[in-house]
Amino acid sequence: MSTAASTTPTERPLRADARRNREKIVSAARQIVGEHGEAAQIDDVARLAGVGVGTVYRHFPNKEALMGELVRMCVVECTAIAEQCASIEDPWDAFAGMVRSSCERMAADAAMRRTWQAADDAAVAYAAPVKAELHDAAELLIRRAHESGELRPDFTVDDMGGLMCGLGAAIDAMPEPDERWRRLVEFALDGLKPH
Amino acid sequence: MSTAASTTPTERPLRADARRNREKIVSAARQIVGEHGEAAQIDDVARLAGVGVGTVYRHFPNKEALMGELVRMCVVECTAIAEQCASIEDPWDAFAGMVRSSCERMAADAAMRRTWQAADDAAVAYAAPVKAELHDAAELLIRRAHESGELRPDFTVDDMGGLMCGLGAAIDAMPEPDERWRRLVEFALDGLKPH
DNA sequence: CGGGAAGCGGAAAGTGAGCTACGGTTCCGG
DNA sequence: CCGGAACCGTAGCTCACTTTCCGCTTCCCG
Repeated sequence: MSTAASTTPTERPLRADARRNREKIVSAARQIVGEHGEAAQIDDVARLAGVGVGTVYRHFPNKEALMGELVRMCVVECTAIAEQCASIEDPWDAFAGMVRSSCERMAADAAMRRTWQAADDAAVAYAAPVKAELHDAAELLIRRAHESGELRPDFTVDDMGGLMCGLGAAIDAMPEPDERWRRLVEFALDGLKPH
Repeated sequence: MSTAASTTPTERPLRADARRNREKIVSAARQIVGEHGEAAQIDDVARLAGVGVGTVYRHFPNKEALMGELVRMCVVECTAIAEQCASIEDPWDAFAGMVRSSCERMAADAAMRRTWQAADDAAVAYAAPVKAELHDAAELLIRRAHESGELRPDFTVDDMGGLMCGLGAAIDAMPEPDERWRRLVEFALDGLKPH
């Protein structure tokens, strides 16, 4: 039994080339989803990644799982932004910085805003654990801004999801080359200051 | 030739039962799209309308055309809201009333906010003529609010699309039974007042 | 360096939704 | 009241996309 238990069934090292392919697949998926949104096809992802379709399905049991991984990556990036902004001294600048940087990221990377729309419930559930971290990181910034009196008290962490979804949709709805969306973000931030 | 020209090829009266069926189809489509968004199926629409699939395709050449009709109806409703708010005396109340009423409509009717996402470019193009009317109606309210100095001057008609898209997405992202979305709308309106 | 397993590729099966063909039915003009 | 045409419902075709299957290749370890 002890010898049989030496292999860890929950986690295995993953071969070198397999690891490389996995990264290529995820990277390609990001680009394809950014271009085609929900209509993204596994076939296109495989072609862009330079691998066969079977390889995609070796790494992800189905399309849903691949989407879930993309969602997870987006959440991780957002968390990184939030934690990075935590080092800003002024509480309001820290909060506003998180919102601005996140929007900047969404505007620059179509996958960032389209992934949420393309993901179904199962994919979102897959990212639940990392989502908790994002929640905590955002809550910290919001509490600091509340305490300094620069953020209206009736705005809570639970409103962040709606806010960012709304800003993402607004950015998506505006002609890309123009950067008129920046103004809308500032309008929203002004609305979040104490009335 | 004169006898052949007596029939108007561009427009025909439409039989009584056909008219009734067409209305049932559109009504059913609204509900199905509201429930399933982009994943709405013609089959379900036909079943809910109590007609066969063939009947749906008699009235609309393809799914795209049906979606286009839904988009058109949404735009017409929005225009009606805007024109209705034009009778409000106070310029700011008129503008804010348009935004609030539109959001109210989106919150109450899932089809109202999901239709935009489900519609592709062709469907949107189909609704272009009525969209111009909405543009004009919104522009009137915005100009009045600008002139009275109650709406920030750097907010223009071209920002309305992004604003409403954003608010729609935000409403969609929030748990339905709760009416927390109303607060977000007020935040946005506060942000649109002169800084 | 060689045995063996993990990984890869692409053809093909499976699946489901959009769309069409056609025989029966319902409605309007005379 | 009736002839003809517009209309309706069903059944199944088509086609695109996901998923699987299996022989071949590449990598790791002793």
